[in-house]
Amino acid sequence: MVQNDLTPLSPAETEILRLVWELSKATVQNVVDRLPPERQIGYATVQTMLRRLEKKGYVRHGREGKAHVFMPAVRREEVIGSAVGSFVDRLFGGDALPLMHYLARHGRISEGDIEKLKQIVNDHSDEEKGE
Amino acid sequence: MVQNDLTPLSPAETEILRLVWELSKATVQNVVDRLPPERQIGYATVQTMLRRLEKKGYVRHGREGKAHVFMPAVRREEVIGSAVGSFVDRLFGGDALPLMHYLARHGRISEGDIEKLKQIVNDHSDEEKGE
DNA sequence: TGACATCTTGTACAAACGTACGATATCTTT
DNA sequence: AAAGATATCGTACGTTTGTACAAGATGTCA
Repeated sequence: MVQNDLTPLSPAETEILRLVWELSKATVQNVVDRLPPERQIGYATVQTMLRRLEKKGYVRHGREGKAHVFMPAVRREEVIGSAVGSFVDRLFGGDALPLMHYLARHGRISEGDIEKLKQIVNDHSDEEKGE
Repeated sequence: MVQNDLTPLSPAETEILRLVWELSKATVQNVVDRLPPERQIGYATVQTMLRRLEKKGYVRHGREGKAHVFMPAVRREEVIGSAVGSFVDRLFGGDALPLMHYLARHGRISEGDIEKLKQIVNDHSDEEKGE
């Protein structure tokens, strides 16, 4: 079992970390540029988020010219796991099915997607090793 | 469009609100009793959460004897909608599919569930009326 | 080799959060 | 009607969060 004692992410930090994953490597400016236009948030704020993410251990940085280049320091799946886990706990008491229902019911998921998901589940039903 | 200007829920508030939904009607003590045993949180804290939930408009209360009886003041689906929405936005940039993938991949969802979901999607493909 | 544009660093700060104590009010039971 | 149990109410308080300015460092271009 991989010991995982990361300080929890705040919503805004999560948002920024997602962009770092998306970019693989990113300067503050890079992140700012990838923010959706309606998301009004200043350069300095993104910078603070990245600093805090680093302090919490989610990213690390190298230098490139005068700018810091941030990159992920944790596996995405891992963070998603705990984020989804606590989200489901709080809102659904740990039962993920209502969440699936909600997603399915609100047109965000197509029939084809469901088909894909079914396959995933089938595949994983085979190798039921302990986690 | 139903105007929906509720102050966002904090994680802890969400947790408590879920229990109120679960119980339909609940005193502070009721909520405390339904908390998972490992969730170490005092009576007074739950009380504060309920007070704040009421101030934010998520619950209202009547009286029963000396105790307040809290009950939901918003539809569950509605709150779930916005909670899931912003969660998916932050962690997945608005794309819900990776979330479904994660849920499916981690054994939280059975094959039978997927079957049910498929039906839900099929049913709702028919009546695409505006909400 | 300066001026200009970028970046980082240090620091700030109000609001929200999570948690809870002390005092007072209200039932209940004898 | 007094004592005990149980609630609410007011208030508090350290921490985290979201947001960002000002000052200093560093790279770039004329």
